[in-house]
Amino acid sequence: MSTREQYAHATPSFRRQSEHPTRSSSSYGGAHFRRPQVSNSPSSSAVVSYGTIPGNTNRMDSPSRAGPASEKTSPPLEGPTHFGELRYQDTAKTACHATINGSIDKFFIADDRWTCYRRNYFSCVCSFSLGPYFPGTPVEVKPAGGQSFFLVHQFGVSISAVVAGNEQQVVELVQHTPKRDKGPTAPPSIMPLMAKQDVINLGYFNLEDSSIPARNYPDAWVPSEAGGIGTLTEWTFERIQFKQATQNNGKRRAQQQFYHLLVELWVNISPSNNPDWHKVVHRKSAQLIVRGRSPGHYQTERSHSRDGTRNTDNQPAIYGAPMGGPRGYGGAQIHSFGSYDASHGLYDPNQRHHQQQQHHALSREAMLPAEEEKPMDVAKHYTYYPGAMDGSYQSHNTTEPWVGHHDPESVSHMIAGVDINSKVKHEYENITLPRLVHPPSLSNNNDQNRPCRTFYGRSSSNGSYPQLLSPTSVNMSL
DNA sequence: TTCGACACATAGCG
DNA sequence: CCGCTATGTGTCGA
Repeated sequence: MSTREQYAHATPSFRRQSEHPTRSSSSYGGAHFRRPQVSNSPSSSAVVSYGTIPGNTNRMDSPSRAGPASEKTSPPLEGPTHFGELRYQDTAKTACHATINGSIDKFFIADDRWTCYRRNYFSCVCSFSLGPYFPGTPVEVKPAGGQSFFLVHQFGVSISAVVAGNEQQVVELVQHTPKRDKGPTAPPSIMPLMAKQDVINLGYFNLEDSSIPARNYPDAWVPSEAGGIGTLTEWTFERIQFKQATQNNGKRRAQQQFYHLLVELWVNISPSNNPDWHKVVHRKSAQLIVRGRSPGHYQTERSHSRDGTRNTDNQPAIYGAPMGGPRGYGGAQIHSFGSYDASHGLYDPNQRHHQQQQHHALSREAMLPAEEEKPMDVAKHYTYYPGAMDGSYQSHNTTEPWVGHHDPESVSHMIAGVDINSKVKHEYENITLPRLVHPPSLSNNNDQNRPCRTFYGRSSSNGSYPQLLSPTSVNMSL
């Protein structure tokens, strides 16, 4: 068989997503300019989207084709690891518990392990919720090890990856635009988000802004049009790829390396335009294998599967255990509160998701944590501006976004200003970057440092941008 | 052996 | 049928 076929076997076949009517292309079609509906939805939409909306089916994918929706195929996430302490700023100083939810698309199970190809895109839908739900009540945080509390000005989510068993070792992730090589790339950055359901926060949020970003990548990557991010309650980091494959992908079982994807919740405690993000929660995915491309691998794999081990493709295995079962992963530690490392960026969702067919089968067992599945109801957003917020926020508008995090530590990431170098150009040349913001970094180059970009760099206008605020939102329950 | 870059192939859409 | 977009994948060369 041709290679392709081989691949097929080895890989899940993702057919084009398109198969799915809904998600289809439309979402992206215009890519840069349009706003699709979706995925990262503003709260309201978000809500809908989840369950209902056609637009995004992220996880739901495929009703049509591939499998029943029920089968989801997403590597499960471990329970949340908290860093620091959150509490409401009410008289009782009520403790506030935050959790993050995430669903990772495009991984399939091979040999009982969640696997994906380094060259293929994967996406991760993130959302978080706070409990109890005290809408409008400001939240404050005490960094781990710290003694005082700081007002939380906004929440944000991001994703990162680490080596299993050595969680201090970060695995770089890169995000592309639909232009792929022709466009800029950057590491996933912290995306400001409002809490779902239980939520809270400080709320500011504007209703009007429901604008949703049309893309999953930083506005700066785009010519001016932009949309803003509004009051989103969930965000999909799309077109993400691991920069490196795990060692020994599948070949010898001897030392197979695994990665863990981390879904992180951050809080910004800076009232200024210079965000000061601290990670408060993260959830580690099950062990992941990222296959490289060497032909050998594929072959090995295949044979492998046939041989004794399992089939690569679809098998349902037992993955019942979500997390990885047998092998342990190390414990992750990550610094608690430090500044973070990620940069922020944005991306939007919509897109296509494909379904991997094969996986379905397994999914049942392996599936994810339940979190995601449920629909939520929608709520509306309110606009609210509690006084609490200091004025720091801008509510919306135009302004720009602040920049990414610039923390000292984050420095590394901060490449922010970077530009899009090389590749980016073409279409992106015109992009106007917002002034304040750093331009996204796109590094095609590499990034060894992650840039910090900010969220939207939008250029102007259009409004949107609520980013800043954390609103309250409401929605669903998960 | 793995990866970047380039190029081709395929799907859905118009 | 043609062309475009987005993305999977083949391939070469480093």
